Amino acid sequence: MLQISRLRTQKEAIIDAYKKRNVTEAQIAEISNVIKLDDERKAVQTENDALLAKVNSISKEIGDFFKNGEKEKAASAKEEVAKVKERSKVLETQMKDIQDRIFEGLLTLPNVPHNLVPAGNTEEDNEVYKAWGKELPKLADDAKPHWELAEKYTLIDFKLGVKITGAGFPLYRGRGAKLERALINFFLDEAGKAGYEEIMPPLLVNEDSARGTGQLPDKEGQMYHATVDDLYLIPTAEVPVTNMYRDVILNASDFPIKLTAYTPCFRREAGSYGSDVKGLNRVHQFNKVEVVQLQHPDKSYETFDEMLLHVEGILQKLELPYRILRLCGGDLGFASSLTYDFEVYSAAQKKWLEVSSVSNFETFQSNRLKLRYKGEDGKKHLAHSLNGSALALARIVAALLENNQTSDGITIPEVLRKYTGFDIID
RNA sequence: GGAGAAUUGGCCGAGUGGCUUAAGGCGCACGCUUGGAAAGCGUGUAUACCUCAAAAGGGUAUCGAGGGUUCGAAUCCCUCAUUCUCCGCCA
Repeated sequence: MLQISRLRTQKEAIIDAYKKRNVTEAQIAEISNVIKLDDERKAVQTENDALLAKVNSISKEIGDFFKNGEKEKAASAKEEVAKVKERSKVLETQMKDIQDRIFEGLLTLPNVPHNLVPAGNTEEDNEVYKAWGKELPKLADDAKPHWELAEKYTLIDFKLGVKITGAGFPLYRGRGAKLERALINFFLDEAGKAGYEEIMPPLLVNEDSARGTGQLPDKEGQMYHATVDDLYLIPTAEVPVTNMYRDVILNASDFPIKLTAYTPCFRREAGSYGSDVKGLNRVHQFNKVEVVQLQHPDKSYETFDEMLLHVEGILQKLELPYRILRLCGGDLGFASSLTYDFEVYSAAQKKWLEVSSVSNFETFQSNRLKLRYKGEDGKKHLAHSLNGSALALARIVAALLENNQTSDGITIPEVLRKYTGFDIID
C-alpha cells in the first residue's frame, strides 16, 4: 500500500512509472481521488476536533457548577453539550466513511515500478538479465519427462495423491521423498551459511496476517480458506515470516534482519489449465524454502543483489542450467517494485521453469504491516522488505530428474549426496 | 470445552465517575557537581492525526481491542482477544 504523503509529493512521477505497468485509467484517477478524499478528511477532522475540545471544556465547567450548587447553569451547559455532540456525531460518521474510501482507494494502487523495470505487458517483454551461456543439455531421443521418470522409479505417485486428496497434490515416496527432504535440508543449510535465521512458522494464518502481506484482498481466490476458524493456509512462508514484524518498531541497528523458513505452500491456482499443469510443473501443494530480509531503505538494493547471488549460488551447486529474467511492468507483482525471476531448464520438456522470484517491495508491504524503524533522526520511518524463493522444490525436482537421467538411472548432484545417502536412482 | 483471576507508559506499579495534566519508582538522555567515576541534585523522557509558511505553540484520540451508559470513563455495562490458575480432552 502506498502512502498518501507520497501520492501528494510524487504524483506525476508515480503516474509516469505506472505507464510501465498495465494500469487502468481508473487506477490513475484513483490517485487524485485519494488526495481529494484526504483533503476532505482533514477538513472534517479539524472541525470535529474543535467540537470535542468544546465538549471537554464545558464538561469541566459542569463539574464546577455542581460543586458550587449552581444547578441551573449546569443544566443549560448540558443542553449546549448535547447540541455540539449531535454535530460531532455526524462528522464522525463522515470521517469513518471517508477513511474507508481512502483505504479502498489505496488498495487498488499497485507499487511503483523501479527505474530498472522494463515497460511491457506480458511475459514476452521480460528482459533476460543473465542468460545461460553454455549450450543447453541435449538428452537422448528416448528421454522421458519427469512424470514418467517419477513413475518408473517409484518416486512420486500422482494417482495416489488424486485418490487421497485431488489433482495437484503429489505423494512422494521412497527415494522420491528422501530427495525432497534432502533438497529442503540443503537449501536451509545454504541459507544458514548465508546468515539467515531459521524459522518454522505456523502454516495457517489469520486474516490480519493475510492482509498484512497483501494476499488479501488482492489474491483471495488463491488461498485455501478454513472457514470454520477463519484461517488461511499459507501460499508461501513469506506470509507468516514477514508478519512476525507486523506493528513492530525496530532500531536502525537491527538491520538487516534475515530470516529463512521451509514450509509447504498451498495454492488453489484457480483458472490454470493445460500442459502447464502436467506433473510437477504446477501443483496445489509444494515445498519451498523462502528467504526474507528487512532492511534500511538506503541499503535494500545492495541486499537485493546479495539475495540474487545467494539463489544463483544454489543453482550453480546443483549444476542446473538457469537464466535470470528482469520482469517487465506488466508481469511485475502488485506489491513489488523490482522482481527478478530465476528459471531452470527442464531438458526433456524443453521448457524453462520458474523456480525463484526475488523481489524488493520497498515500503509497500511495510506500510500495510506498520513495520517501522527509529531512524538516525529519532523519527520513525517505514522499513524495506524483500523476499525470494531459495528455492521452490517441485520444479527443481522436475528439472533434476529430467536433466540427470542416464541409461543407468538418475544421478544425484554431488552436493546433495550427503543429504540423500545415495548417488543414483536406479 | 468449563470455572476463576488478570491486562495501566520502555519496565515495575498506584489509581472504584470530575481534585489525573495517569501518582511513585526503575531505566534512559542532557545538565550541575567531581581529578575521573559513582552517589546526589535538576531538567526532560509514548504514539498517531489535525492546526501553523516553518519552528514554537495549540487541539483531538489512545490505560489489551471494539462498542455502550454519562455533561464527564483508566474507573460503570456489553462483546471479543490474550495471559495465569484449576478441571476436562489430547500427541
